[in-house]
Amino acid sequence: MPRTADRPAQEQLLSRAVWQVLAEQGLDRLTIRAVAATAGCTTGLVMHRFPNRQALLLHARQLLHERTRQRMEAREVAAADAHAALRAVLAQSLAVDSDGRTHAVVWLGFLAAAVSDEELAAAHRVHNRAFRDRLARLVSAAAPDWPRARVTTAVTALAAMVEGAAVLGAADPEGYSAHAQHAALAATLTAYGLG
Amino acid sequence: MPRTADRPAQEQLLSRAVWQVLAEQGLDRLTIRAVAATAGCTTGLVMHRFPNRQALLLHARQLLHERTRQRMEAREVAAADAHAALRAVLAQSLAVDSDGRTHAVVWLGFLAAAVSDEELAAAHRVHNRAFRDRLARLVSAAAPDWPRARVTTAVTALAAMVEGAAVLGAADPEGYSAHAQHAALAATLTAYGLG
DNA sequence: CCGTTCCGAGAACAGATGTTACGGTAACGT
DNA sequence: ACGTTACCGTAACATCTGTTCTCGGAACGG
Repeated sequence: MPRTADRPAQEQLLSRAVWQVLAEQGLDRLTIRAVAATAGCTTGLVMHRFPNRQALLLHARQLLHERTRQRMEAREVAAADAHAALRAVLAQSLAVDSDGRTHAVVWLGFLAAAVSDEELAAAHRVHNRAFRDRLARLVSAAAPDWPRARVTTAVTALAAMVEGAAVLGAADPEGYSAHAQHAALAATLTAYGLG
Repeated sequence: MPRTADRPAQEQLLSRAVWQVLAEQGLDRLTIRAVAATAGCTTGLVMHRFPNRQALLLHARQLLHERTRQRMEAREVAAADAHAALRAVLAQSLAVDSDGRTHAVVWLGFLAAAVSDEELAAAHRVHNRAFRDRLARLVSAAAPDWPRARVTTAVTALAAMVEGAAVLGAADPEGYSAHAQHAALAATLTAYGLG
């Protein structure tokens, strides 16, 4: 056998580089060379780990999903009750701190790219469906007597609200301050009787 | 004098082409050549009308704002009362019909581009501020006894909701059907006591 | 009818990007 | 030791992009 490379370590190194480029330069600057430069290697290694740029993009999309899921689950577990869990999971999507803003910027980039990329669109649909399923479970737990239709509508509205606040906050941090985003979420939950 | 070209008509033609390319092919395919091909001319004309790509983008962004404003004003004037006007203006942002979906896709593209383009970001801020001012006026008319802070928070939440629903509907029309989007908006307005 | 003057097509160019091909090298089995 | 084989740095290649430049030509004033 030839020399054995530490594949997991390299993939993590490249994943981290992909994420860093995505956060600092945006999706359109996510080039093979930019990733290689950030990872401190050459394009040869990158093209050796990924067959083409599309695979690199899909990997980055998966990375976003994985990080988001971890953040959500940590918040959900740490919550005291169903209401707190719902609020915490929703607040995770907001662009209120540095990490959340980065998430929102990256998510926005992938969403815009999904318009002309069927694979990215499919990935978006899968992950967004999972997000809404999680919200539906939390809403049902917080309001056990709601009929299914009401839960579904509330989930759609709440998901749209936090994602909208996130992208608006990503593009205009001053116009959509952390306080304003939290207040909007709290007011909406209260209005729905979920506060 | 040499032959006189109809500059405004050409600028509108090119802006429309920018819009069409953005809606059909996405942000990353928005090139000078794609715009020229869609407009049925050569890159020479494009570069003759606009000093560079940036100016072309800004003009198209302005066109999007102008069209959105006209749609909103028409709906606001046609509404019977303050509640109907608020609902109509908000519903205009949704991606419920073909035109609305195109608007949402283009708006999403410009928003994503604004992340790494300060001029587009500034344009977004200006237009979004105007949108929120309009919403604040309508909410105040629909609920005259609300204090200013409550109006501001409701406007932030409502704006985030419809824009979020629009971009989610743009990327996943089946997951966010016209019915689902309208139901989410109606439920939110009802929850806020603005239905 | 002609010169002037702008218009716009289209080639040309430099830079960036995805992708492929080649070659050195280091580890592993024998 | 040594051949084999995967690993990966390097560079070349083709393509695409924004931008510049040139030149033919059409419209208008005289």
